[in-house]
Amino acid sequence: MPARAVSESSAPAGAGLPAPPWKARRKAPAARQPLSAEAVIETALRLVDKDGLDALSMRRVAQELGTGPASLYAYFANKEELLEQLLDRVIGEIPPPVAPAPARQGDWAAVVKRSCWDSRAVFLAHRDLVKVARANIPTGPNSLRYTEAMLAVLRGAGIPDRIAAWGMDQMSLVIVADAVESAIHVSHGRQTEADAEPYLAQVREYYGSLPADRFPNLVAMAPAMTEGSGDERFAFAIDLMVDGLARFARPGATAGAPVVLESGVDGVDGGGA
Amino acid sequence: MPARAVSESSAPAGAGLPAPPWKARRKAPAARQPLSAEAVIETALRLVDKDGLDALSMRRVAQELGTGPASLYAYFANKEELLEQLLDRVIGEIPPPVAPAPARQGDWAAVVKRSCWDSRAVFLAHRDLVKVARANIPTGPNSLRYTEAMLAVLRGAGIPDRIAAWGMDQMSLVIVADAVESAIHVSHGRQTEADAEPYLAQVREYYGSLPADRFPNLVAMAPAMTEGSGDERFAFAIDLMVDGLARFARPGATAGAPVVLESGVDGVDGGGA
DNA sequence: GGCGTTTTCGAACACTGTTCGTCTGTCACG
DNA sequence: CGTGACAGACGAACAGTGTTCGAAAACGCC
Repeated sequence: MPARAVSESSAPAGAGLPAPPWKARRKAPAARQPLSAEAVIETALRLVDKDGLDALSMRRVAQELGTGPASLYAYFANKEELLEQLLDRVIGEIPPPVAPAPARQGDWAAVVKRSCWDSRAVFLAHRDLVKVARANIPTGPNSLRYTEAMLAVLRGAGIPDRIAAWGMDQMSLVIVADAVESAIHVSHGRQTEADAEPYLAQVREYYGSLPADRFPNLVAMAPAMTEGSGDERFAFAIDLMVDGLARFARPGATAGAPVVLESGVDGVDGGGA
Repeated sequence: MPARAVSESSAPAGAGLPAPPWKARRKAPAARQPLSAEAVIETALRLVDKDGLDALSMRRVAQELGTGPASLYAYFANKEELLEQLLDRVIGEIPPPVAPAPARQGDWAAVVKRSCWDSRAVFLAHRDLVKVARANIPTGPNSLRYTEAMLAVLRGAGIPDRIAAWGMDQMSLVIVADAVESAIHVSHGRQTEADAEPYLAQVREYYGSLPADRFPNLVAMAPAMTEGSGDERFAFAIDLMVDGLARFARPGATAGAPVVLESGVDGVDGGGA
């Protein structure tokens, strides 16, 4: 039975060592480093960043490592597990937020927002990989570390546990969705915002050309629909989210700050502003 | 060159006709209806709902229709286009929101929330399909119809165009993400909330068993992290979103209701409560 | 040196989306 | 009524995929 390295996300022990050359292998003389989960992950990540997620196949990774696809299954049960660990490896690049000192606890929202921007930066650096970030409850070591840090900030701000948990979910959802959208643009050949402009202009023109009697709002809003840079839209989403969460913070809540939500499928009447 | 039916989403002309039996085909005597984009979509949707999105292959659809995979490419350029039209077909099941009468314009938030719940219900009925709903700008006829209706409500409430556009994006993002999460649960064999409980208990136990010195908040919040039914979490997310948007509505805004956002990568200081 | 265990991986399986070129049923035209 | 043209249907094949099996190699140990 293979090893199935658990990989406590610490530095790999003997990762960069060259293969001992005095006893050359018979069949595969190239003989990279003897293969390890870390080496596979690093190679796979390089491929994803270079050629995109769709171009990542077990064969391709194996070939890059100078071996066959079957070898990878000693370290990963299947492709999905490889992708999961790949994602966690990337999450490890995000600097966890540090809770503000008790004296300046009012700054927590700024800390949270900054961390969202930090996450965004890392995800955009590995755009395509983020497509695998489904709504799974994260359990990788790096995800845990980040979640712990973020929860510390939210709880420190006096946000009830349940709200903090759900709020974290929502924030990561927004961050991931933003990165995925960007990845889609890139995979359509629109690398920068300038590259995307012709496409957006096309969409704008299409909206504007719709029959005005059936689509009066879309026609009127054609410019607004495609307006705003990625940064602006992200800022809007994050502010909406975090400012909303702020209503639940204990010390300086604006109004009644309801902790238990009342609105359900039916009772949506009393919810609004 | 094939037809590439544009399919203005109206009822198909001669869809359900049986093949004329007096001149039986030589090779394929079964001879279903002569094939049409609608028939393909309907068949594909049935397969997705029955066996999941991953089980949907062009071969499988073709086989179900009694033909070969090549035949489908007369109606759809590729699988992606089929999936897009499939998604639009499902979006067509969502009842578009109706803007409240001018006299009761304060009810707009309730209308929006109810429409979110309606969308959720439809997406949950076709759980797996929703996985294809990437952050694309929707251009299918049914998507357009729904978007138009929702924009009408938001604009009627006095929400600025730009905010309305971005807000719609965020809402559909939340709705889709919720459905995708549910789909993932189902694809792991956890159909109902009762089925998911053992899994959640496992996650809860795992969080609780982490080293308390390095993960104090996760350990303490182990129950909170897995708490709440799907309905509750969805209600939280939607309320957070819509109530946040309500701050931008012109007539009865709570506070200063800033229309232009100020917070960016750096200037996040003044944002919070 | 020889043996048993662990790790590696070539070859194959059962699929996938997509294309090519042939076949065929239908229909307008002479 | 015969015939040619043509649009649509589709069998077969291509190049790829994730994954498995079992044989081969490498290693540690007596």
